[in-house]
Amino acid sequence: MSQPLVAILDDEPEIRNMLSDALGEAGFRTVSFGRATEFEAALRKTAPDVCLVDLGLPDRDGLTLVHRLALESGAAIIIISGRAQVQDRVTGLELGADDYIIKPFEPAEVVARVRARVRDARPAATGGASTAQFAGWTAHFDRYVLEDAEGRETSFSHAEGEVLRLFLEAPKRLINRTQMQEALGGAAGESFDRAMDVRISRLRTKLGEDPKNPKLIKTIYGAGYIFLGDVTWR
Amino acid sequence: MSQPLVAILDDEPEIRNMLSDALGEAGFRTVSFGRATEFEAALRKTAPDVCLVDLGLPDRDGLTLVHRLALESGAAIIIISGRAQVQDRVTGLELGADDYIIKPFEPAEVVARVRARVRDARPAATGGASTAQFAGWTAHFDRYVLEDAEGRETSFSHAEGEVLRLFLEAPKRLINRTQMQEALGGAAGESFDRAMDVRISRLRTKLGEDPKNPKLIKTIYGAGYIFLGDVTWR
DNA sequence: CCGAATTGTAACGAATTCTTTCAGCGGGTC
DNA sequence: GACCCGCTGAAAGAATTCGTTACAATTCGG
Repeated sequence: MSQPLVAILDDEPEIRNMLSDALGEAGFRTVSFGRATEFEAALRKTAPDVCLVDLGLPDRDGLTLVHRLALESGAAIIIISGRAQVQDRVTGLELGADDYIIKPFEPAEVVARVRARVRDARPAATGGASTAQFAGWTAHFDRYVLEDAEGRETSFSHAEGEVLRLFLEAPKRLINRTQMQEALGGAAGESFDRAMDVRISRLRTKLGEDPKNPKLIKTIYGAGYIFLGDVTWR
Repeated sequence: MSQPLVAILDDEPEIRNMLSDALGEAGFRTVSFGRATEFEAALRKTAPDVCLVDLGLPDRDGLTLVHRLALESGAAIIIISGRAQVQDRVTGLELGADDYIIKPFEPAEVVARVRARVRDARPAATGGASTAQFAGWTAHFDRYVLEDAEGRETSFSHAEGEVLRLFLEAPKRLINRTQMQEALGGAAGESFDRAMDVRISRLRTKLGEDPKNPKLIKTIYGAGYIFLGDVTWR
């Protein structure tokens, strides 16, 4: 994955530019939005690593937005706000924000805090392990073998392994399509990439999922996929 | 994994106690140290999830310590410091700290920030409550599953989930139409938005409501909707 | 009780996603 | 080299999801 992507949501253009410039110089890609609705629409297609959200937007309650983001996107969320009360900060953080920066702010600090978020988002808890257990299955990525609860082994292919690993590295988090395309070595996915769906479909079959009611790999219409099940890396 | 462990390093006993108390009430286990040397010795035995480190300790350069911690321990690191300059914060964060709190601080904010660190260290445990019980139903928002009194599961879609969550978050309170439109990510469409009604209708069906006499989702003509039923979030 | 405003819902259709089928590719075998 | 075979993506059609439309049902003021 190339440079981390930071999404900026603020209604004041100057602030958007200031942040965008500072982050750009620091080596981040950025996208900016002035309204929550645009922002959310874009979020369906893009998958930022960090979201900088200004509270007090004109067209929506910012905290509600933060809450939804926290639950539905895997991105780190940093609130930027003019409200300096402790209570504001606490509720913001409780609702799922990862950090809270008070206006007026120094761009340098914002950059540093964004870096801190990106840094610890990277090492997914899989410290070099090559075997994962979940829902009665054991996946051996070193041998390309999937073992069921009774110890019977099936082998899986490289493509299937990529998808499975992606899911197992981010369990219980929403993964949207672009995110997945990128991770799958996908050529900057044009929207007509059914390939990914097919991979997922085949993986589901291999995991014995009931198509009508999948328990492990769920589809969130218009948003992406989410892998349920507790994963333990060995 | 029981309660997360927070290690506190500060040379002032009152601060150690204040933090320890506040975090203890919030359900964390804590260990406190007054000197960096003790702290490091103890670190070999215990593996805290979060370290609260006061800069400006008598016996060692705090930033060096932070740097080593960041490299060697998997714990999240939060700096607490009286030095309020932007530059201090930036270097602290660059050196590997995950957050930087300025003295004097409110215990409540520290707790909230510790929670935020613990939360994203463990993607498995969704920070906020994600399961709600009401009228014999159990809604699992993390799995998009609705469970009836006999334990039978149906999955609900994203759109249905949004409506349901909205109701469950504000039970026994009137929710007017505009409020709902906004919360549902709806492009604040003008009055020709039957979409919302349809969503609610479909949700009612899924909840097995009697159209003539809904028990859970009531319509207040000309005002909005109200969700009856006692909700318990888990 | 009548009419207008408001709300419910069935039916349609657009967008999105799932799955089957088919063909190309590469590796291995004879 | 000819053949077989599993892997993978493309294409196509089926199936979902969900908003819109149209109309039925309900409520309220008079």
